[in-house]
Amino acid sequence: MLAAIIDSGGLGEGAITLNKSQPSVSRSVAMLEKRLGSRLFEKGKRPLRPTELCQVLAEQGRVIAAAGDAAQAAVDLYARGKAGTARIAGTPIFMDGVISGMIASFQSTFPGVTIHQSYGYLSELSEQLGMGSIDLAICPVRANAVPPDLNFKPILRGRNVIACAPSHPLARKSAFKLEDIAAYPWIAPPAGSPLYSDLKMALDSIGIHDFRVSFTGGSLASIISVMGGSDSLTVLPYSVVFMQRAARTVTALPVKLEHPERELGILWHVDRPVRPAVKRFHKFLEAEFTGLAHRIDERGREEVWRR
Amino acid sequence: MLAAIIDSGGLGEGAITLNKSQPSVSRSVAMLEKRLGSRLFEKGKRPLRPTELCQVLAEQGRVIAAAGDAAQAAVDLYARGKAGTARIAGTPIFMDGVISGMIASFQSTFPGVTIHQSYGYLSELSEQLGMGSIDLAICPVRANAVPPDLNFKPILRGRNVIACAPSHPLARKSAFKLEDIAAYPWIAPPAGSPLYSDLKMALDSIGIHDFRVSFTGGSLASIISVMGGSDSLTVLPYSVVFMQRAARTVTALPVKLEHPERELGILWHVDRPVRPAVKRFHKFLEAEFTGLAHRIDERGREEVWRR
DNA sequence: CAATCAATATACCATGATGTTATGAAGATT
DNA sequence: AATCTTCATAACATCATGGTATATTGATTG
Repeated sequence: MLAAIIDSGGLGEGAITLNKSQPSVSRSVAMLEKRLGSRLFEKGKRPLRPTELCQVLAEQGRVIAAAGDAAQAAVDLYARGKAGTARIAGTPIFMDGVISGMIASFQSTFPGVTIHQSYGYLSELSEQLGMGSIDLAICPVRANAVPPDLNFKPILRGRNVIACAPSHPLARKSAFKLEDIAAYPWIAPPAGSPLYSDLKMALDSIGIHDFRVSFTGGSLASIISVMGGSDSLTVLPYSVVFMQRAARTVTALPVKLEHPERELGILWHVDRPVRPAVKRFHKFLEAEFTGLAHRIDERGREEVWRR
Repeated sequence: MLAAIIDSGGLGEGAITLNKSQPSVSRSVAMLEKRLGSRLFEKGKRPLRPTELCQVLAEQGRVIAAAGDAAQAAVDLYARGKAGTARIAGTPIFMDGVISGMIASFQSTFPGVTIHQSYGYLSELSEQLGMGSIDLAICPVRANAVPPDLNFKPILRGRNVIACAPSHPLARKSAFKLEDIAAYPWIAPPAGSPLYSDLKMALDSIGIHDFRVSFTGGSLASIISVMGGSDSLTVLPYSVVFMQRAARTVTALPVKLEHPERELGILWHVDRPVRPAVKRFHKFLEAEFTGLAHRIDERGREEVWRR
């Protein structure tokens, strides 16, 4: 109040800038003067001149007002999801191959939001969502296997492909027989991962029951690196291969695999309040994925799925 | 409150450090949560864990609390007279020769107090006290000439002496006749100053009616400087000469002059509130002057006043 | 210098934030 | 499961703060 009065040059003017009535401000000042035992404005001066003490207090008042404004601004940013934190976790290959790119693009539009990323499979993710240590999980889930305390929003059909380096002999042939595939070594995902069972199922579906695993346990970056330096094959979600297309590090063989019954989706806890930043990120992810699904469908028809 | 709760690790503990009851703090938090539309503490956690938003707001709260503490500290300092401003004015020779030294010693004990010094004679001082543009005036005043709206506190008898440089011929003689004095040129204070009439009266009292003025209009520093380089004489308050004793730039001739009817004193306005810093400075001045008066009396008996 | 104007102070009432004590509810712990 | 600690709620009191209406008082002007 003191700062407002001083800056606007009068008690009445000050009251206006404070959105208060003139008597209210007058009385507040009078009460403070009584409490301090010193005048805050010179006695008997009509354009109300501030005392020395008043100036000092006004200075602190300005600091307080600025902090109040900053707090208000922080609340606004937070409420509109433009500041805050979103903690997201998911299966490693997906996080590295798909989500991380989306996070980058999200952060270019919402630089105030901090993203905490971590990795895990369904059981850990479910537990962490329950404990509240993460906000969202991205994970392939069978529709009937969604834990009861979690919401599930599918975002992508779970289609896997056989992946290899663009330099792989099979990738350069326009046509090949399924038996040719059996000759090459395989990169297997970590044993616990859903992709590992996918791999077995997929190979079963094309009649390959016996295969040699040359490398296992690596993250996406390792897998791509190993593939690039060898003739190894692996099974990856098509979306992951698709996202790598610009880097030309991975390609998909035109082999139709049997698909798992799972869908990739976003999981979150049923009755845990959703922070605005999380909501914002969630919506962003969904939008990105519908866009991605379209582009995959368009391109997929041309390039893959032929046998 | 948020900062207190976070820092002391719990709502109850926070309430204690805030000197409030636990329910009061609890409800305040709840009201703020409702107003913000977001939680400030995690739901269902008993050692009450702060939300992200809460941390941000607590940060601003700490700023506000610090500013509040600073304001309180400023008020305390001000009320105890250890911070603030005192505006003092007085006759030039006195301000330069006596008061300025006291100001220096005052400021070494009260470095937070700002002293504004200015110069003037009784009429201006009286007016400025009336307008409130100065707080204290130091000036020789005749007891019956104190303006009615001013208080007057005498601090020193107005004794004048004939002053000269220590190297002056008369200062080196153990005895001399009054006629010898007439031979030397005089430094006269500014024509408007009380000292000027003192000069005439003093010389009249020892039978010198005709004297040559060699220099006039200067401040104390000029007068001392001119005296040092010449055989000029002047009339100065003995207190001024006394304060210069350490510098050995001025000495007093052992001539008994007739003294003006005025007393040096402190003037202040009757019904203007006295700021604590002014009060403090005022008391300090009075104490200094009683000390000075004693020392002058002791020494004066030995050195001067012999005829 | 009186009349007038603008600025501030006061009177009076309403409201709501904030304080208290007593007590209930719910995580945390053993 | 029992108990303890911690927090939330209930019920009430108080006072700062807000408003409108009006009085008071420096400032201004003819």
